[in-house]
Amino acid sequence: MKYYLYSLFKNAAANLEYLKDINITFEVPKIGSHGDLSSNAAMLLTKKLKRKPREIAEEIITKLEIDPKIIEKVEIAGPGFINFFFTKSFITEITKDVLALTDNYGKSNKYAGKRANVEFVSANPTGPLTVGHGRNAVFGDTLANMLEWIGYSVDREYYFNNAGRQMRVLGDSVRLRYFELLGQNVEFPQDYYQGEYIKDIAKSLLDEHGNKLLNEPAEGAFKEKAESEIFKDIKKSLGRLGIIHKTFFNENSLYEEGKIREVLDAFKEKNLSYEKEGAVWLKLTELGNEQDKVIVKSTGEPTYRLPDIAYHTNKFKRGYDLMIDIFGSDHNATYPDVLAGLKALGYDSEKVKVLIHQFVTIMEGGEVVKMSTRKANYITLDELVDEVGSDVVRYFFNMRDISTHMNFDLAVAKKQSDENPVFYLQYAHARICSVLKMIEKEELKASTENLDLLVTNEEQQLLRKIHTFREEVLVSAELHESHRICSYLEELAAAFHKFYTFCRILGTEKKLAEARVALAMATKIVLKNGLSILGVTAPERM
RNA sequence: GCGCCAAUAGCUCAAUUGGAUAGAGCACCUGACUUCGGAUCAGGCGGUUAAGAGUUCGAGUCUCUUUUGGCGCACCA
Repeated sequence: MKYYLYSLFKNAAANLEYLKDINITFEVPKIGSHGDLSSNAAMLLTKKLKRKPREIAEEIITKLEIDPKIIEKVEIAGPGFINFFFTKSFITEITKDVLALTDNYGKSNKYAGKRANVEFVSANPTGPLTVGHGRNAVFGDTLANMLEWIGYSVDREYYFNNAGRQMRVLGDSVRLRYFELLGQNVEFPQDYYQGEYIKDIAKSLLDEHGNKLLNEPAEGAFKEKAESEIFKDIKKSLGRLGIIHKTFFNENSLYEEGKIREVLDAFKEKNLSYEKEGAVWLKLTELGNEQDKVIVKSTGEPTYRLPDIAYHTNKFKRGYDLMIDIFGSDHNATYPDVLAGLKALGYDSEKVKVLIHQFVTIMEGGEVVKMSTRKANYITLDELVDEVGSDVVRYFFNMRDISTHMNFDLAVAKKQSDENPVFYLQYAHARICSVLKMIEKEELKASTENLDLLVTNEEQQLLRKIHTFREEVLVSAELHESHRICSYLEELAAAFHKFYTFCRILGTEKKLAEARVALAMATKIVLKNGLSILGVTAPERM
């Protein structure tokens, strides 16, 4: 629908110069009586032209070459909106497109040929993934799906660090548990990793090596075993949600390949770093940030900023047009430094988008559960998937804008599972499948011969919803907001259920019945496609 | 103290990014098929969009102040 209007206005702009000065947009009005699409162009021009908006709207309309087969009515309303009413036959035509394109209906090629990298999860291998990681994981994967739907070629990436203090503590935690298993009396420090999984790792080391590891340093076999076991579990947890990363990028490789050194030299060369008190500082104040920050400690170890910058230069060199980083809100203070550093090195930091999601507050029985991997008082992503299943987890985390703080009451999530909107959508899909089976028995088929018969309010509303799917996917992907897909699908399912209640298929005249079958099939396709973007299944039976 | 994010119906959240009468679900109250799945549908109740000021044709949305909450504020990552 929009594409038609865009071309109309483009042609009109040849006669009306001022139309070229503004960004023409069309919106679906909230109220049905305001038409199918609406433009506020006249109001935007009021100031510039110093004329009344309704008068301008009047003039614009006279210049539009409207095809009466497509547009039934154009009117000026309110302060100066131009409302367009499409003909019913134009609305019903979409059914043909959907049935022809099936799994591809909703895809667009606006970004075809572009490459994107989505970095998400990126938890260091110190323990199982928590519910908090779940939001990051699900959102990242869904965003990657959405980008693919608008034409991007997308790589999913996981960045991790297996060096440093936290990994030493991890290795030593395993070592101490190993000693315990050998019957030694050890004191287990409070700030070590308390989780049961540490004991499991120690146990498997004992099974493999007996007591031969008594003199092994914490950073040797203990750390290595811990890392490999934990990573195995992390990949398994992600796999249960259908998430597979193409690349696991090890921070350490940046050191081994001298990339850290390169970045450091580049800063020095551009005179953007200086030494003070034995450390190397980056002149962030000259780059517009609040204060200078240390990039190499006086001990000679870099801070996180340096590898992060080096990591992103690596991404740039791999030729991505869009690089997305997904972080929890605890990282909110770090990325401006990294972006400023990249910009200073001559990279187009606009290509890097940092998306910060707010934390998930876990409630259990009305009480807030504090989360810490170290203290082991967290709820794992696996436990959550065990309780409610992958579909609900994926839908739940996608349902809401990532910038909102989210309350996740475990008791409610478990108990209320059949009140979750995901079942509403899946039910609509299963219902259609069931109807289609019935149709076969009655020797009816889908037909697009007589779509003009679909004139009731319920049919038209459903068709309109189907019309906007492609646009909705495009906008959601561009805004990086997966919750819009959820809202869309809930509205689509509602429109279908309403259609289903008011427009019967069996027992109606054959031509109309077959047109309705076609509409039901089209709805099924859109539902399934939308759910697949979210990574949620579309079952034929429930 | 400083920075980032937020505050919308009793609860959980939307609102086409500045548009027309702020919408859904849950909860509560009424109703609806003797053939396609009632996990559904129709209707009702419920709002000073935290408070105050400003910007303009027009503000939940932008700006400022205040209040409340989350997350940060290391030569940790």
